[in-house]
Amino acid sequence: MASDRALFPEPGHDHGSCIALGFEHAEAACDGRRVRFTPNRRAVFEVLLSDHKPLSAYEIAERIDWRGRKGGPVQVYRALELFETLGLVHRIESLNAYIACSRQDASHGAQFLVCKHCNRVAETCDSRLEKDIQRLAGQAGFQVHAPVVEIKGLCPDCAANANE
Amino acid sequence: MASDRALFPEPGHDHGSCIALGFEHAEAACDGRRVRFTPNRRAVFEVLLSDHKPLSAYEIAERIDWRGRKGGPVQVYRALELFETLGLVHRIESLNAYIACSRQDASHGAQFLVCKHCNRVAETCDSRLEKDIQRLAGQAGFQVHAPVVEIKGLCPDCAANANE
DNA sequence: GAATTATATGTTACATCATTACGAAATTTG
DNA sequence: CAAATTTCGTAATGATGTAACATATAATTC
Repeated sequence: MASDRALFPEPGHDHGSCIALGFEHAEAACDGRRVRFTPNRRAVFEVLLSDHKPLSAYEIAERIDWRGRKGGPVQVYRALELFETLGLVHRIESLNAYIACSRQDASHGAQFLVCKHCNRVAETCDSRLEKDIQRLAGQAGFQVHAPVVEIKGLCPDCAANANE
Repeated sequence: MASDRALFPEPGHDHGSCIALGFEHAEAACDGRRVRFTPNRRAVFEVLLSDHKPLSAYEIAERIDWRGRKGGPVQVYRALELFETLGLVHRIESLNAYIACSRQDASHGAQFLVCKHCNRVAETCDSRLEKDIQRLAGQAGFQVHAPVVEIKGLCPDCAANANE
């Protein structure tokens, strides 16, 4: 069974291109929807892109240079809410935290592998699992709107270290 | 495909026996583990059993008769933490709320169908879905500790009403 | 049964996460 | 430009969750 460790980005990966692609994608998603990619929103998205770890709204607020303005959670939550509707940001329910979407395609389901040790999160899009959820719900006569799948455990690196 | 609507308890079901069985199970689970089913804990569990809807810790605290004592979230969180380790209560991450486990068997995985309209929650234990999660994680070299699966949507009753 | 240990509680204060309200500013539309 | 829409700034508050510490109760050991 081949191991797809690339889901968790390597320490030495080209993060500059992650950021560049992220912005490109975000600007494109905002265009044509009466939605502006304003400085506030850019600031929030930039902080999220700076790392592959989920951040709380307050952490994001702290890392932003507000340039004299007060600037706080309200602004951040407003931007996050927009980004979630655009599919650019995901909320990790079990962490009360937010992470930039790592996929370029349009609206999609997602599952998250959440490392309890290093706190990194990998995003997947597994159609078999999604079908299984539909089957399970269907058996109960339940109409699925939004599945939340957050798998907590140890990422490959931390699992290896734990065994030492 | 047969619809197993019993996952969401009927309005007219014998809730008295839900409560009786719940207490019996909880007391049994506490025995033999240096754990006492104290009045505080009983009060918390009683409130949870009184309904099939998830409740926040503060809602639970409000519904308890503290008999003169101050009594607040601290006591409730302490009881909830214990019950979670015993598998008697589940936390619904996407609601910041807690619900009594609806199964009698020992420690187990669980998935939740969360109705966005009536707020009821059904608990399932689907081995195919659990295997899917193991497969997905295995592909990434990820070691699963605790999968969080909370499927948000409409329960059979609310879905039917929505179509009217 | 007295002393010791482990378990459970009461209380206060605080930390973290999220939203409401409302007026002002900037941008787009006609 | 005027009107409508979108975005922002600011303050206040609500909701959720923990830390710390002294006290009390129950179980165990001697």
